[in-house]
Amino acid sequence: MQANKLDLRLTKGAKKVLEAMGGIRTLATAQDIHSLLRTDGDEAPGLTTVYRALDALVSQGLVQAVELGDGEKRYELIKPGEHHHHLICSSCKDSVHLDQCLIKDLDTLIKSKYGFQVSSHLLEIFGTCKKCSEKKTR
Amino acid sequence: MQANKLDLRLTKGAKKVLEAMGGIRTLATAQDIHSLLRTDGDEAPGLTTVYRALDALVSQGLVQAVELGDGEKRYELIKPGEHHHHLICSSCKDSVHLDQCLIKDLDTLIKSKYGFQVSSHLLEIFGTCKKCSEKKTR
DNA sequence: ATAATATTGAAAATCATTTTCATATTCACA
DNA sequence: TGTGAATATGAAAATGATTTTCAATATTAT
Ligand SMILES: [Mn+2]
Ligand SMILES: [Mn+2]
Ligand SMILES: [Zn+2]
Ligand SMILES: [Zn+2]
Repeated sequence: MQANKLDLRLTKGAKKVLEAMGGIRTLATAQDIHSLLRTDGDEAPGLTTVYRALDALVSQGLVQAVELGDGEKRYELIKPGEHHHHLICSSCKDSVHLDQCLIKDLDTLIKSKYGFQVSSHLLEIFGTCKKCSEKKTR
Repeated sequence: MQANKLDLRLTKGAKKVLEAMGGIRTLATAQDIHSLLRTDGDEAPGLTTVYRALDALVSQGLVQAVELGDGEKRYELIKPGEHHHHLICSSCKDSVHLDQCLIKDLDTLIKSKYGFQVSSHLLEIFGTCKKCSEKKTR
């Protein structure tokens, strides 16, 4: 049991959000998380606070925001400072969390070829997952 | 001068949108395109029609929608049926159009490793372009 | 022509996210 | 430990891109 050094700069609301996110492994919207908190217990933070908490958590590298191209951001807990991408099934909406970034090590190439200094990227892959493929075939 | 076989299924408004897009090489929002059309001449289609035209053009593979993660889609003309990705400068908002898809040929690997059938993907890279890097150094 | 079908666009609706602003909480430190 | 400054909270309103409605037009088929 070691003290969690990362809690230091976390607001009361952010801690609750973080805790709620610890309980799920799916990509959740701000509203999903808010509902979850409201359902769980009392003392649940308001939606505005959830949005603010998510911003803070993303800034601190504890959470990543995932863009799927519909107008709604998803969030998920990550290993601090890391990031990863997904295979997202258009049919069941479930997603496979990839273990490593598919375009890691590309930054150097891009820098030398275009003089462009990469700072971040957006990468998500859509299609049909194994289960859903089997269903259709059946 | 050969007849353009692709015009067949294009609405009057869609043709105007297509023409307007032919004149720009930047990523444009629906509203950008609408403004452009309004400025250019009369007979400009309304914003609703521009949205509908863009949908149609994307379906037909003449235009691609680009997601940057701010809540506003960009559109650009593409070589029919193809697609590409960008290096987007967070400073000047300008973008480098990459000549080839960085994750082409990955579909097969993903299919065999996860049983996931890829149908599309989202990939954009953010950072600082050459010009803007030089400005800051100067 | 005439009726059926598709296109258009102004206005209203949607809906995730942000902003406001007043209240409550936490903090610094005298 | 009190007290004022700084920060956090949340309800309500605002924002803004996109979508929906629906009535008027234009196009197409018979
Ligand atoms: Mn994930
Ligand atoms: Mn491009
Ligand atoms: Zn990555
Ligand atoms: Zn690609």
